[in-house]
Amino acid sequence: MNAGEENLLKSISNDTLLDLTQRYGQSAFGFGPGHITGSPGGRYPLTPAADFLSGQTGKSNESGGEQTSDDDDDRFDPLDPRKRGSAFDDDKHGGPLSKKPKEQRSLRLSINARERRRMHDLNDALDGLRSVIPYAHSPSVRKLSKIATLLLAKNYILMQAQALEEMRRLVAYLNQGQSITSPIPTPIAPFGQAAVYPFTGSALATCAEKYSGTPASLFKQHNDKPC
DNA sequence: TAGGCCATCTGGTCCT
DNA sequence: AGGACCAGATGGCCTA
Repeated sequence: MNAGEENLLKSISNDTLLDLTQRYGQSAFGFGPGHITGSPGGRYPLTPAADFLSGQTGKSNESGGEQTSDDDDDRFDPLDPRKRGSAFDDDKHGGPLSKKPKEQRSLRLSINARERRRMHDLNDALDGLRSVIPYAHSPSVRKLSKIATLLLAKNYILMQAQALEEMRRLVAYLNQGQSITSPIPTPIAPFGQAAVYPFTGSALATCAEKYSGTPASLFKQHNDKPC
């Protein structure tokens, strides 16, 4: 395990980490050498069905009022020989789909295309989320998996909320003109999440440095030890 | 080779 | 009726 993996593993709260490792194992965190973002093959290989649809039912794609109809084609790799779902195989080899009336088949393909666009939009949103999460975006680092992206985003939001609350309390404290050396009252955790906020005001000084948007600050948010 | 992750297809359900 | 959303199934790619 390299340093990057360790850092990311530290980012997950204990309960979340336990849950993740139980459900998905450590690979749920999306690390592994050699897996590079934007690796060959792309995320959206061209399926023969999609190819068919782009030529046959492009009109229905536009009818959805979404802006992604062109994007879909851009993502596809016509050279990718990968085959997709069983239904397509059935279709290709004269399966159930090909036995359906032409109208039904057309409708099914249209529905498939819509679903594909929907999932692409969802993935675009996830990419947007990844882009604002402070983790290593280096090409040599594997892209965060979907589940890891969501969990890190949750941690990041909680961390930011807590940092904001700490800052507010500090400002309020300073405005009162009290001595900085007197103990700062135990902060009330925002959003009723006291159990997941290990920080106290006394830890603010050391934590503040690490709230600079670096991955480490996010990674350690929910560790037992503050910062 | 097993397991993780992912894209796609599909049928069902709900909503407008 | 048509579209959005969802979950299950399936199969490919990649890594340990």
